[in-house]
Amino acid sequence: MTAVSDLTAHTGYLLRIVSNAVSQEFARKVAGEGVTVAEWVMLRSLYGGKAVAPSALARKMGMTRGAISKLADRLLGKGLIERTGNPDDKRGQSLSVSAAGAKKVPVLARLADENDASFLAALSNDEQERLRALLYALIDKHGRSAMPLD
Amino acid sequence: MTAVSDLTAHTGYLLRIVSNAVSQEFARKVAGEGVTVAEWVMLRSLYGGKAVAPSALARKMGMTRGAISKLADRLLGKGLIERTGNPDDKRGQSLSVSAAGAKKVPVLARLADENDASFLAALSNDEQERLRALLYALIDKHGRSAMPLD
DNA sequence: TATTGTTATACTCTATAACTATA
DNA sequence: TATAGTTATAGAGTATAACAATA
Repeated sequence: MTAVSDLTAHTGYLLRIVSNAVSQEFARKVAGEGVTVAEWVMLRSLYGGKAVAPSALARKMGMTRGAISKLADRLLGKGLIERTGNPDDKRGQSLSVSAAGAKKVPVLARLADENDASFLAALSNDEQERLRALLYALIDKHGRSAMPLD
Repeated sequence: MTAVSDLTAHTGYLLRIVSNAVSQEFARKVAGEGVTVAEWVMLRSLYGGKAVAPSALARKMGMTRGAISKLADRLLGKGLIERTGNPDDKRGQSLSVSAAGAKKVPVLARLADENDASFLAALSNDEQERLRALLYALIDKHGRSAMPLD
């Protein structure tokens, strides 16, 4: 054992390398559709459900309200989501997927499927399942608040 | 099977969540020592070896020369690395760890060890090994060029 | 002409904190 | 006073492209 551990001694470092590689490849793919990875996550989070308040979305996505506001601005500018007021509480806003956004989600989901499949093709089905199980175990043990999933 | 796959259907998404959680926690820890995660990676890459040319480091770390230059500037400003000219090729530069940097590396390595251990404590030793093996398999299959390790 | 390294510029992502409007 | 949301500011991280010096 050396006094100073190597970078590769840390699983966190390996995770960072693999995660960045997958995300960067996915980023290139969705860039062709004019969106970023963070925009895809917000869009998918809003898809197929009721309108959501920015503050609720912030909790769900593990981001600050300011970051959500900025991200929503970009998606609004692209016409992929809509923002409406809340009659009960005039402070409140609601975010929802627009018609154009709803049309784009399946296209992006397809790209996500392809990206994931091509990346994981290096592993057997059994290994893929084990990897998912281990990642889920880490997420569960560390609590959803630190790593919001839904 | 739904027409539009869920975010959690993608292993890349799970990887992103876990990786970000580990890295953000580590970032908080090393911030107490006045460095960022990327700075730690560069510092550790230079530690215990010969002086390295920025272009070689760029290949090694999977970054552009411009990004390396900017990162090196910050570490130089903090006095943790040194930059010297190359007598053989006057265009060339060499980056190496300074005395202050060499003193800081073991401290940061200790923080990395602790961060990794505390994060992985949720898994058994056996599971930890399996996770490392799976991540290594992905890195190997995808080639070092896309995901430089050393 | 090609290469090394730096600099200029730009954009994403994220955070903190100040601010506005409403409750 | 407290809350919802936005805006201002800042900094990390990264990329592309232009540039200067040298080969």
